[in-house]
Amino acid sequence: MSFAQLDPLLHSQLRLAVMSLLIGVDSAEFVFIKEKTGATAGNLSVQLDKLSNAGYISVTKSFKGKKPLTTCSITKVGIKAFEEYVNALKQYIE
Amino acid sequence: MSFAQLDPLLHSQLRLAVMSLLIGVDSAEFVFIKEKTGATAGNLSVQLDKLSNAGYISVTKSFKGKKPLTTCSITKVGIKAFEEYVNALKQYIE
DNA sequence: TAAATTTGGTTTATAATGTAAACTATTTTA
DNA sequence: TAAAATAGTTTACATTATAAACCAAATTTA
Repeated sequence: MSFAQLDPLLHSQLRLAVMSLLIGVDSAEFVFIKEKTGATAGNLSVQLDKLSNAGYISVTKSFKGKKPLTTCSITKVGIKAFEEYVNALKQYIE
Repeated sequence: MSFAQLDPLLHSQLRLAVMSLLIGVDSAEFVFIKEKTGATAGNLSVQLDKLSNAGYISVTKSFKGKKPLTTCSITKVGIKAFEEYVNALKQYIE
């Protein structure tokens, strides 16, 4: 095959946006990611789960005062996957 | 929204590979595209239809000797869509 | 020359994916 | 205290992707 496989987990607009966001910061809260990506809470929740299950991000649930607080950060595995995805993608768009 | 929309028609591995191929040539035959992309004939047939219905490519059916011959080429609309997609994508990966 | 295989596809059924709507639980505000 | 807001999760549905089954003609093989 002349075209490299594009990691299907990253080849999704919302999940890619999340990874793109997280790669630039130490960590980010659910609400912040939601606002930056424009996603609905439900959709974001599902996609964060998928990234988390793949080990691409880590998700920590705690409380800010008495409200739930979900904090996400990219993992080493996630950084590697993102970089590989970008390299593969360049083959398609350059 | 801070992330631009990614044209869903182009944000698909196979359709993107097809467009990537076609943008570099005058035209290409079904079998050639199939081999270059590694797609199955059925999947390719469906995806070419979608690109064609969107006006991103033109598909010509003729005969090579007595065998059917499907030839594809990218349209101006397709080139523009591809370029816009690439620009939007860069926001995610740079 | 009849049967099997290949070529070049299309159609269709199913699996996978994405997404919004509905829901839960708590908290704040009027 | 009733209504609305916050912070999410669950679930049902719509869309998409894909492979398998199919078709018609041509070619090869026995």
